[in-house]
Amino acid sequence: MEASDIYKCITDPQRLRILNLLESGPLCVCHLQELLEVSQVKMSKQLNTMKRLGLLESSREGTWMIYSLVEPIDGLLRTNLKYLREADCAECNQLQKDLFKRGNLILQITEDETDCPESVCEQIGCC
Amino acid sequence: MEASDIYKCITDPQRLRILNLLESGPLCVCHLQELLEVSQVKMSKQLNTMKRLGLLESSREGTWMIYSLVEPIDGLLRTNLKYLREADCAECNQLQKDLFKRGNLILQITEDETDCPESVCEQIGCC
DNA sequence: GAATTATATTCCATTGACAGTATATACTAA
DNA sequence: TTAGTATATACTGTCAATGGAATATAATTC
Repeated sequence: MEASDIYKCITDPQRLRILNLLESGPLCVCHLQELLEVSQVKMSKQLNTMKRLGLLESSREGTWMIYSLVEPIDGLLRTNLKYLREADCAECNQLQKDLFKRGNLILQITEDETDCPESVCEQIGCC
Repeated sequence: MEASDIYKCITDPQRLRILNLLESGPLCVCHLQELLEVSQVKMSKQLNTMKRLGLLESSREGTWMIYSLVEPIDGLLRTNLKYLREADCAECNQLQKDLFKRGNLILQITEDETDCPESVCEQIGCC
C-alpha cells in the first residue's frame, strides 16, 4: 500500500471520521450515516472508495452491510489516527466527539433491541 | 492549521518529496527543481500551493528564492515525514534517495563555488 | 410474489486540481 | 539601458473527484 493511497482517504475530513470510527470496531452503513449525518448515497460512495483502495472490507448480514478496517491496520493510518485523536484542531476534536457519539449509539442499540438484527449486533459488538 | 491542509500537501508524492527535503534545511527553487527533475513552472506552482496553505515561507536572495518550512514545523507533518522515512514503500524509499541526492548536491556546491551566490549558500548552509 | 428495508450503482452537472505554453516580474551585471 | 538569470503568473484545456436524483439490487417479511 502506497502512502498516497492512505493520504487520499484521510485528506477528506469525512473519510477520516469514518476511519477513526471503524478503528474502534465494525459498523454498518446506516449507523455510520447516522453518526456522520450524511446522505445514504454519499456514505455508500465514500465507503466504496476506501474499499477499492484496500483500506476497508465489508460483509453482509441480511440486508445490512458491515464495514471494517482491513487487518492488520496499516501502520501509517494507525499512526495518524492516534496523533489526531490526541491533537487539538477542529477536525481533531471532531474525532473525539464521534467516538463519544459512537459509544452512546451502541449503548442505545443494546437497550433497544429492536434497533438492529442480532446477527448485526454480534458483528458490531453491541449486544 | 487543520489536518486536511497538511494532508492536501503530502497526498501529492512530489509535494511530499519537497517537504521531506526542506525538513533538512532551506533550498532554492532551482535546486529543488534539479533534485526532483521537474519543470520550473510546476515547481513554482507547488511551492506556492504549500506557501498559501501556511507550510512554507520564502525569502529572496537576489534573483534566487529560498524556500523553507515554517517554524515550528507542524507536528503532524513532522510525524508523517519521520514515519515515511523509516517505512518501506516506493514513495518512502524515494524520500531516502532524495536526502542522499541532496547531500551530494550540497557537497558539489561547496566545491564548485561559482554554482550559487554566497548569500544563497549562507541560507542553504552549503558553504 | 409483493412490499419493505438497506445498500449500491448509474447518470449528470459542477467543481477543482493539474499540466503546459507563453508571458511577466524581479533582480543583477555589463 | 540592455541582456540575462531566476522565478512567478495568466491563460487554457483536460481530467478526476464530488454530489444529488433517480434507479437498481439484494435480502427479508408478510
